[in-house]
Amino acid sequence: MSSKKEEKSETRMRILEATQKLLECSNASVPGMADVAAGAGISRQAVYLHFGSRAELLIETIRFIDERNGLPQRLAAIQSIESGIEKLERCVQVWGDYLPVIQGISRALLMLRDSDPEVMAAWDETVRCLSDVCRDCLVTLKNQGLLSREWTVPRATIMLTGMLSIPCWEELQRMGWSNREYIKNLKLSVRKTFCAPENRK
Amino acid sequence: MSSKKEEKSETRMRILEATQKLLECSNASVPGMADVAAGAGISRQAVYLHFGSRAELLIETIRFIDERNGLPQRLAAIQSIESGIEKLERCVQVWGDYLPVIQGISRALLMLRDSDPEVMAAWDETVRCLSDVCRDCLVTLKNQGLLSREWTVPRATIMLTGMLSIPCWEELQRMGWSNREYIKNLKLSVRKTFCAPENRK
DNA sequence: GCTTTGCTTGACAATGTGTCAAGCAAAGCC
DNA sequence: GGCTTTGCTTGACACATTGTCAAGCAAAGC
Repeated sequence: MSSKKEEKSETRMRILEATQKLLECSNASVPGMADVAAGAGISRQAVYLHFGSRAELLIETIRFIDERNGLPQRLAAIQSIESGIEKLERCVQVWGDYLPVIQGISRALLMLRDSDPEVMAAWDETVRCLSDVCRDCLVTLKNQGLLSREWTVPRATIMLTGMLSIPCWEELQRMGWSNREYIKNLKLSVRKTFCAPENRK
Repeated sequence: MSSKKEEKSETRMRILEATQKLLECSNASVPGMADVAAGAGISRQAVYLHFGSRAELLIETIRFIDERNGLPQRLAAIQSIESGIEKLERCVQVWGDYLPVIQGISRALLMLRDSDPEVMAAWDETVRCLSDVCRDCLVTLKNQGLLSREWTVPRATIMLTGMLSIPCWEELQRMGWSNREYIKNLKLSVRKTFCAPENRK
């Protein structure tokens, strides 16, 4: 559904790489089309020859990043973990390691999602990916009788997805936490929130 | 520091009320100055006679809302609660009830904070207000020996402030939770995360 | 009757997105 | 070699939005 012809045009790649770089550098707002063009060393109009709009460019950029550095591959490693608690913690670890990679593009998409349904849809894909792995972990936990009895799997999935959401992470970063601290403290919070008491060390 | 002369000009009030109403209604982006003027039934330039810029208008709008429906007053009621656990849960309740009031203006300020330091500062005031009450609850909990030993008060304060942050709430809302569900599930998560096991029922 | 105050009207600069048309230059094809 | 196609450039334009400026107007106060 996501691939039409998987164009590999040299220029197209340069645009996507320039966009990614700009999103990493500029700590503030979304880079403009002129900046992207300058970064790729081409004219502003050339960008429009490859991407119809800024929204489309950003959507293709997150696909581009995910292709090179995808979450699914990273998550594959945790599928085989048997212990529910271990799995949950590895999930937080993998997600935490992934966050810096998508920080820039995420902020851009989050800024634009309210004014563009296609951006919203592209973003929801990423959220659903996180949500799915959260559910998987919680199901494993439940099957082992380790999910605290106050939670059902659906409710816990939403709660966990929210706790791990990028906007929440950004707030914690703003308050001074490094990514290392984030991962450590979220592992703790998640374990205490969802694991049954007798199984917490 | 925040009050210069506390102008009560009729027109000024109409502008602030129109802004508030627009922020409530329009579920999407930040309303433009022309919309605000139309909403207040005056010319666009009249808005600039009262507020130098859109950023200033929005900053004054959150002050306006807080004056009428302030968080500090709401929080006053929980200061006297003795039980740390009870206090923590009431804190979540009060904050949860307050969230819908500031949803619109919050989204606007969050959108603009990265491009305007004054908006950032105004927003941080609200965050600090939340952070202070979180710390207060956690200190009470700690003094009663009910804070789980894995947490220090400063770390727990950041974690709790993040869990209760508006961006996090918005994510949970997007995933389908009503405010009622939000409050219920956050009470549970917060209690399990921060309270020592032997004191959880 | 004069002045002050508060708002209106209409114009303008600056910025940024997206569109359009003409041109150009290199690669491929006959 | 001459022709066409492809991909990019150049420069222009429409449009929306913020913020500024200057002139005018109308009612309230003195």
